[in-house]
Amino acid sequence: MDFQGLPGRLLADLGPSIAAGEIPVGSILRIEGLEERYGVSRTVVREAVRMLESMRMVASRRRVGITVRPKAEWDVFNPTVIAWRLAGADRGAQLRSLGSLRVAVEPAAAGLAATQATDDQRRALSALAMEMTMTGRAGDLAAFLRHDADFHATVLQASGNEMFAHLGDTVEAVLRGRTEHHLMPHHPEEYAVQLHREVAEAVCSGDGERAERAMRAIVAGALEELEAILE
Amino acid sequence: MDFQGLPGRLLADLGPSIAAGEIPVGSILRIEGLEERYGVSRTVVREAVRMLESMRMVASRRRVGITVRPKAEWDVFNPTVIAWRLAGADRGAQLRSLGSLRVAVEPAAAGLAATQATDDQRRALSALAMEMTMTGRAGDLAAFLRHDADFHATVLQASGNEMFAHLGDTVEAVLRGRTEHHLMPHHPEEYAVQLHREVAEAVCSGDGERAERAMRAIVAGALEELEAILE
DNA sequence: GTTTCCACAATGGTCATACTTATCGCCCGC
DNA sequence: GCGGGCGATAAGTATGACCATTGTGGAAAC
Repeated sequence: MDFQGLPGRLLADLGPSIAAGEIPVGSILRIEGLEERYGVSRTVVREAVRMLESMRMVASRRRVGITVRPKAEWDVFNPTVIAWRLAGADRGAQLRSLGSLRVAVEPAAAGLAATQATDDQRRALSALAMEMTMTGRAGDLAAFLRHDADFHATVLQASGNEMFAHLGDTVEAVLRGRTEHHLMPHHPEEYAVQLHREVAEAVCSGDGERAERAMRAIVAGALEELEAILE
Repeated sequence: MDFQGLPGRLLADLGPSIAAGEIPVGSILRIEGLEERYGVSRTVVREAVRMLESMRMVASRRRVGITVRPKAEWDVFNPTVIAWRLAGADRGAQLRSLGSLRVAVEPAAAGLAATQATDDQRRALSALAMEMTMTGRAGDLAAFLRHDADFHATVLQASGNEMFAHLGDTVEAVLRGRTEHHLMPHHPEEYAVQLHREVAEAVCSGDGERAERAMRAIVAGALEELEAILE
């Protein structure tokens, strides 16, 4: 997932720093400064900066330097940027945004999946819902997380929409964040798990509306919980 | 919007070529080849490749070269990638994906806007809906497009969700594509315009459900039209 | 005192070249 | 037939020079 080489190392340090606000919006970096700070050549610095530029986090101008662009202009759908923000200071804001996005997208994806999913995908959903039931009861949070993430990723994939499918990794990051930061009840709520089973059933039987409704209940519930936790 | 400098020029040629499939998935480019093909130095080629890499369109490996990654891995939410795809061979697929995305996101955004919009935004929406009515009747497609795009961008902005807000430019690209490629009736449908007015009214009066419903009718209608045109 | 304009200097942008490093695939020996 | 090592290959990094652009400050004109 991360980028490799020396530019990748720069990026792995600069990106999170900018995302966390340690290097504030509007501040100006200079190539020479970065060369010295990281002990690398101009080439390497420039390539790292180019990548930040293509994420629209910085802009480079002659006779000025490299300026950090306003947050509103960042490529906020870029998985790397999302990961950086989730790890940093505005994790809360990022989770909220993603929560709303899920409420909008996942029900639609579930509805589409009911008509578009392959047989394999339908089987996978049923199996994953079952696994979630069992690992949830057992309190095995790690396994539960894995199945939960797989479930949502499969639904998104099964929607047949390439853009929806791409949100799978992002949703996984959200769920993982929730588990890792102990924003989750020790035993996943039975009600939520039941809704997952309902989505699986509805998709299997081709009932788009029911799948959509059940999925909406899931993600709306998750968003509510999140708001409660973030005070 | 475009990137500047020589790497930007490479990108403006390579990106669309890859997006259009002229440089097919799995093919291998070599730095030296690109140097000669474009008559630029290694530095420039590498920076362009880095940017393509951060869009996940290519992967660079020692002793192998630069390979074009499968479409499914591309950063499909990147505005630049979207623009390239809209300009190229799979414009249809891209429009379809974006259509579904709009159906999912814009109603939710409209619903949020009803409670989150600032007074200025509410005023702007009313004004834009009026403008659309007038320019639509007059058959001034250019002005209509501008107001239509502004309207949707404003709703997305007013939702208060940064991720929704970012889709404004993309939606504009979709609408522009529809107009430019003559995928649009000469006089915009009065019914659609009326729905825009209804969204504006609902947002102004804080009626989230009505705003959501009206917006859903708009984008669902647009998706239907699109499907009809794409046969 | 204010405005206009120009030259200068600072900074990113590009180039050419040399060297380093990882790794794919072939060949040799078992 | 199989496994390990070695060499060729292509990307990765460093360096130093030069080019191009542009913000700024100071001089000159008003």
